[in-house]
Amino acid sequence: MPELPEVETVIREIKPFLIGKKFWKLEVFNKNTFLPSIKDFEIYLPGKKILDVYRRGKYIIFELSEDFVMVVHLRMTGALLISQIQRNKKHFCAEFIFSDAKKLYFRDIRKFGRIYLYKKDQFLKETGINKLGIDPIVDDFTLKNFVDNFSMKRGVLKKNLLDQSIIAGIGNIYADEIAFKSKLHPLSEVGKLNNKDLKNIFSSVKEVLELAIENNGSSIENFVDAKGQSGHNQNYLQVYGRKGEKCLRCDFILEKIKVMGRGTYFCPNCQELK
DNA sequence: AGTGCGACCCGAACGC
DNA sequence: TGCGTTCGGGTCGCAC
Repeated sequence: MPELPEVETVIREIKPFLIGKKFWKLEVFNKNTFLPSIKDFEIYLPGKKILDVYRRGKYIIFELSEDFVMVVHLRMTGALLISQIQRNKKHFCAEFIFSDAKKLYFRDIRKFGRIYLYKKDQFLKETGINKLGIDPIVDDFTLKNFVDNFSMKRGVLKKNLLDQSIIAGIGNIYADEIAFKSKLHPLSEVGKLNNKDLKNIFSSVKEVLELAIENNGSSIENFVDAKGQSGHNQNYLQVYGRKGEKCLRCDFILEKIKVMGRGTYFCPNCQELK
């Protein structure tokens, strides 16, 4: 599922393809994908030029001409595809056609993904981007920033790692990886963490996400990049999906529990419960 | 304000 | 083999 590294991977590929392109037509196969409504896209999108493409948390932001902004959130199974002509159009929700006849496809197996179109002064509020916390890659993510914010929180570690209003971009897979790397049990109470723990979490967030970006993301649950290719980071995951297998750090058998309704993988031996 | 859960959605995995 | 059931993910919105 696309988390920060997967979204970053997609952007790195679509950006050079898309900058300067002008929207011409839009073919829609799933109306629910579009907010506030499909009509807004029909009225405002044609003729708009793509000036910039960037990311905040898991959101992909297209800055358009005439102060419009289009935002894409891939949620679970969304994919933006730019490779040639797509023959198999199963699960396709939309097809953006540009003035040079090139196309951008949006495919989404579970149809959770959303595409928004708003004026520049509205999009932050309407998409929820204004509620996002610090982005560990594009923002000034310093130890002090992190500790000031994170140490004040209540509840268990994993819940707070998943909270997009604290750190933006971490999802279920990387939350487990970050807890493992920090040698902390995902159910550890944030209030009981000491300075060393916080420092470990801070550097783990950075290292886990940066490694995943280097590897073009993790291809679990259908993730493919904009050219339809898989990432490699699934081969580097330490705990996620490894229930019953040996811990790579201490040889103990890894376990799976539920935290906040999410499958959660951890080592009961070398991840300390605080 | 904070927490928790259902809704959205459908393929895969599982159970009988 | 074949059918029905459960699961899983991110985020919003709604109860408490």
